Amino acid sequence: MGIKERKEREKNIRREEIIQAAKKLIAKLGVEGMTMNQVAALVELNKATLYLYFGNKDDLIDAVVHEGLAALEKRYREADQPYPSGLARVLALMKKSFLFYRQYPIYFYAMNHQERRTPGERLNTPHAAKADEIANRLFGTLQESLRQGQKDGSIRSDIDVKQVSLLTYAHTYGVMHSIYSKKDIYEDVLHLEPEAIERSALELMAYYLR
Amino acid sequence: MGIKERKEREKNIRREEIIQAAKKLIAKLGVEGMTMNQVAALVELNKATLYLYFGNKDDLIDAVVHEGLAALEKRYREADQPYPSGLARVLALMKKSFLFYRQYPIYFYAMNHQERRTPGERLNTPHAAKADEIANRLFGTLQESLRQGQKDGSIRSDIDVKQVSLLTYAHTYGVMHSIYSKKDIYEDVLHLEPEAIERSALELMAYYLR
Amino acid sequence: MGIKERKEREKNIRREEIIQAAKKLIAKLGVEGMTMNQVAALVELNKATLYLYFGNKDDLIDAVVHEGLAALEKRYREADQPYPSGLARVLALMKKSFLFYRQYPIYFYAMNHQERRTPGERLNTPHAAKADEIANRLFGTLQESLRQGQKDGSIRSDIDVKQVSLLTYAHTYGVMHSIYSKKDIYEDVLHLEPEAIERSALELMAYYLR
Amino acid sequence: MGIKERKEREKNIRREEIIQAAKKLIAKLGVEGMTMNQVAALVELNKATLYLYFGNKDDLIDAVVHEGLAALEKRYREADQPYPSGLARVLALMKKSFLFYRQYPIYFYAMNHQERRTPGERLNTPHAAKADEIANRLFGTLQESLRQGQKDGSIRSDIDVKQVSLLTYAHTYGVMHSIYSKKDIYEDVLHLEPEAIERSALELMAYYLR
DNA sequence: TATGAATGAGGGTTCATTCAT
DNA sequence: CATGAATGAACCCTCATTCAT
Repeated sequence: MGIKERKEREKNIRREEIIQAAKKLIAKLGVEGMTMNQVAALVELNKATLYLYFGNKDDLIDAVVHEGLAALEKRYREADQPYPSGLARVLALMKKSFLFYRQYPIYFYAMNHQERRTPGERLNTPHAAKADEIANRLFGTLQESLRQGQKDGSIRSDIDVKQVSLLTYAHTYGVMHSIYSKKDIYEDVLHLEPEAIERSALELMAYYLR
Repeated sequence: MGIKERKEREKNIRREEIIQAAKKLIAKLGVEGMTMNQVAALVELNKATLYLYFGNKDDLIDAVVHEGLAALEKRYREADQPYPSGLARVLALMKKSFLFYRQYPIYFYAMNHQERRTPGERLNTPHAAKADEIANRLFGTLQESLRQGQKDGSIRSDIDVKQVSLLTYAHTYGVMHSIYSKKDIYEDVLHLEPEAIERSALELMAYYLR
Repeated sequence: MGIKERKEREKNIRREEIIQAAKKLIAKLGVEGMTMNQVAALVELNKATLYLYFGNKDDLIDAVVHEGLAALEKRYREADQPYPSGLARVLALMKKSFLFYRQYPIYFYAMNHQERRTPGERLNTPHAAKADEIANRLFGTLQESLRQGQKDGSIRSDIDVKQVSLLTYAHTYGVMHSIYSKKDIYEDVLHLEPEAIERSALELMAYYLR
Repeated sequence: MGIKERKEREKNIRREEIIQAAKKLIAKLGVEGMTMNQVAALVELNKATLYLYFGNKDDLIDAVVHEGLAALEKRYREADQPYPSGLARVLALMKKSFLFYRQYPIYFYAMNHQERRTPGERLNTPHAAKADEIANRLFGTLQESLRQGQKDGSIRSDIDVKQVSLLTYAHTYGVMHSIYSKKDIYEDVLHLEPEAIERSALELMAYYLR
């Protein structure tokens, strides 16, 4: 019986190798700059073989996004219990996002790309749904934290959770985008480190939510 | 003697037509999805003719961005004097941006793309510099408004203008990105209109700055 | 197990077919006149397929040159031992060149083109180095023959081998160029056959070297 | 009446300017590398204007060749009388060719290109015929010199003037080609200056003709 | 005479994708 | 499961040339 499992395991390893290669290339060349040719060369597999693991290029990208979101979710879950307040939890989620995407900017690029696709394009690819699922779960966590904060008094109760969750996400996203697309300007011209911006962003949100 | 001027005017019209076509295509297919072939077909000009007006594809895109920023700046300038306070002016700038990009989302896509290019890539295209100039001017206006607010007491004085200007921009950008990339989700699933999000975003900022 | 070898053989055949097509087109249109489009059409392959066999147009041309030089070298080697003297060997080399390039003028065109490229341009293409190698070997054979002639007394010893080898090459080249570029004039106007010119060219060289 | 002549004169000046520009570009980029666009830019004329002076690109190139040959002929004629012998005159012609093309390599490139065209291509262009005329005249001078040498005893009488004139030309051409296409190798690798090769080439010819 | 504007045709190259094996 | 070979479609861009003015 173990033979089947080993095969399965090996297949997953290959899958993972391909995703890793794609990640490397996206990091270097951007999502549209990455080509299936390069991925194949990097994993030392034939181009056609990639299509045994991923239906097409978009599917592979979705897989990368999926993996990224899964990793981010894992970070969210790590030590998620002992927050002193709902507000602290919201801020922690933001901070974890900053840290994560600062550490693995590829995921940001990939997600970014994926989000730009029209809904019609995304439905067909197998991985997109899973990725969406995680994204929704993360969003749920954020909303839950907001509600928790309102309950424990750390977040003011006159705001609409749904709307503010979107705002929080948008704010976080915007800051990350700025940091990645204008990193050089920030550091060389304005003499501001990413961390400083992130800190301000957290402050801003705290100020508003309190 | 108006013959020369008429020619000039006609040339500008053609130029504008090409930019309009590019905008339409960017709106439909994204910046990287747009091709010179399609642009040529849409304006009913030969492909080679496009290159009489724009050095290359990137130059055309930069022209789109430039036009967009110029239009945005015009909006900024319109009735820019009579703001009751610095804070009101900052919020007005944000609001104008929202309105503008909601009305012409293409500009947002185009700008988005342009920002992702490495500085080295951008210097060579004729329009990029001009676009940057406007962008810097807009940023300057924002910072000036913040300082003005600190002077007139409408904005708290314990914040760093430079950092907060970046935050304001990032926040605004993030909200716009959310609105454009998730418009359908917002409206169909969450039953939230873009305007509502925008209003919240302004509120958030006001809350923080005050 | 011959399956792999057969594949290999077939691939080489395709490669050769492409080179043949390129040769035909170079013969008709010159090196710069040949296009990848035409080559593809002639071998009835997709244009993209050509790029599986040759990195780019120059690489294909280099392959043609390489093949030509390899064939010429083979001719040189055939029955290269039993020359009665160094002089006879030098003349034989010239004669073989004449015969070869008369039979396959394409190679002459191709080589001609290749020589005009700047050294920098040539280093990058995979086949250029190999072609150079052969060319150097051929030149070496010529110089060796000259030295041999000086030893055995068939060639006068007061000439500089290096310089004369260049002269011999230049002379041979010039005659071939004349023959190819002015073939019609030679035959129709002057009533001279290529062979007659070649014979005179050999005579001239013999006269000088002796 | 002078008005017409002035126009004529001005027209010739323009013509000449265009040819000069073409020469510069051919020198830098080769014949096929030169474009009408570049020529127009260099003479600061509209592209279309070029076609008022030259029927097409090949015609312009022919004009360059024509001018080159005319200049070469002028050199031939300068001090053409006082040669001590027919042989000396032949060698002088060769030497003048070397000097001329070494000084103005463009003409060599241009001529080279022109010679490669098929006869059919050349007949249609207005300047080709004139260039051919000069070329024939130069060839006639060479043959005349050879005959003169046979008469005055400086050149042996057992050679065929027609054939040897071709050989002389071919030899000269070959040496020049070598010098231009392999200049770097000659100087850097073999430590041979062009002049040395030229001298040897003259020697060779003298040896043979005597 | 001179020009600005336009164009058809084609250049080389690359891509994601799909077969037969 | 994996591959080598192939392909259609498209990419951006450039050229010599020709009009109407």
